[in-house]
Amino acid sequence: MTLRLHNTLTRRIEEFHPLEEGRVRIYTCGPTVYDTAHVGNFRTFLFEDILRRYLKWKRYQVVQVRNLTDVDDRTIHAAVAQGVTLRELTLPFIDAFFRDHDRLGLERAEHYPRATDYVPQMVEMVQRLVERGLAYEADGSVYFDISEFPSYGELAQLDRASLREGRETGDAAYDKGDARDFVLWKGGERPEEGDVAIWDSPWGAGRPGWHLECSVMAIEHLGQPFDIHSGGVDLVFPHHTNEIAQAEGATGEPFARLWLHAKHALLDGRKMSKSQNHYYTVDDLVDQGYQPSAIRRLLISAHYRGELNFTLAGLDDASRSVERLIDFRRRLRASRSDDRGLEATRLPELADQALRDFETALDDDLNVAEAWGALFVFVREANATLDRAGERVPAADADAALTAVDSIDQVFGVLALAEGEAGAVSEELRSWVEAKLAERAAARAAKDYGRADAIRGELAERGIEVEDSPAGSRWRLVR
RNA sequence: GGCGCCGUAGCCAAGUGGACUAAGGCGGGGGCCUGCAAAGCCCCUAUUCGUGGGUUCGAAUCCCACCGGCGCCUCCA
Repeated sequence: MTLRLHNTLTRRIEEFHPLEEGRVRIYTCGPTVYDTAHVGNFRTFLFEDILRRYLKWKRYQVVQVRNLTDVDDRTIHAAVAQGVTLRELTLPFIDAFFRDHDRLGLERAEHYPRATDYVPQMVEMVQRLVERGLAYEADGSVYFDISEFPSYGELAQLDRASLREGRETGDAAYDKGDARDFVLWKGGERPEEGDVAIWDSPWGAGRPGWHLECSVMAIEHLGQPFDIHSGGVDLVFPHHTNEIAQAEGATGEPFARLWLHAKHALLDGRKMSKSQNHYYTVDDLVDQGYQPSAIRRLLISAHYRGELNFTLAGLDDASRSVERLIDFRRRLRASRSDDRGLEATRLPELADQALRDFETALDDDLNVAEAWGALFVFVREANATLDRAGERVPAADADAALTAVDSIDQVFGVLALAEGEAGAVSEELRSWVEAKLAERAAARAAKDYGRADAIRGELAERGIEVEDSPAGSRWRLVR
């Protein structure tokens, strides 16, 4: 079966075939490290994590680049305001990014280049653009001349003539030939930027324009052209539009073949926004007692091209649904029996069906909602099977089901996260619990239910929840 | 003004011309199981897909209009 993805360039769903057999090269726009990323930022990163994991699930080798933007207006202004260097400013936020990244169970990309490590290469690209007549210098700055690049704006389906002329946003500070041209190199006097971001160039001291880093670092790590470039919808224009102009203008080669864009997450129906203080970070939510696995589940519950409304009520729902999965897996493990006399069950058949439906769903432009549906149908039917089998099924059947669950979780990554959150159970606690349960089993056998309930209460006080079943009592630690 | 998206049950969310008598999750009601629970299972919870027209043998799915919400339009994931 073939993966099909929606290409922003063509606005169509296309079959995906990598340029190089069996190997996929992806560039994913990363965070600007001027502050802590919020869960809306992670919605996009998580969508890309699903893409990455699913490609690996389909047996592709993946090379992914995720840049860290450490030089732009916001990092510079913050550094100046705090009287620190760019490195000093961004390091804590880079650390915070990786902490949240790992907490939400994102797989690590192969490369995390920082813009400030690639300034010489950026200068070279600007030089090539000037040489090719696609850029011009004015007053120490260099601009891209969009009139020399006929396909400019194709990605965003822009009508060039209707692009607004000279919006006021600081453009007055530049001496552009055309207000629609964009800056490649920012030179000249910029007192408000202090001296935190100044590099030498053939046009004098200055610093690179924002879009340059991605063109340069993508080519540096992935070559050109590469397979997939992705980011949030807001980047379609101008960021990705300009990346294409720079990279293709400088080299004459196509840049990226397939462009994927994730819609934004809303918070309580409104745009998440740092400036309006309308957002949550992972820390905010963890402090309120939410598990990262639930945050992950919520953020990957809806299709990436649709908006996702993030609410605390939604997070509560997500927590419950994760619990359902955890309970299911625990129940499967407990029901696994080596007794040869047991009758075969439908579990292997149900597991196969689940995997087929899961793949069909994700092949269709990463339809995660439908893929979750396939998983939960399996959970319901397998639970019914366990009911009928009296909690004891042949080991091979249980293994087939467990393997399917694990396989699906290779992509969703929610159970793997939740497992780590459950809290380690020490040997000491384990043996204490086992002893208590034995005592309780004896009490129940003697129909001394008062005693049995007292023991259950005692266990509950230490966070142990007991579930009785025909095959014995199960227990688990609930935080 | 330009480009684009969305409106499906109490909430979240798939489905985008015929196996829809509309997935799945959460919540709610009833039942089974249980010593009681928990978990699980079964049944019910949208005769209908923002509204009004139209196209079609057939529309939640296509077209038009209207209403409502959202995003981008030069440094926001």
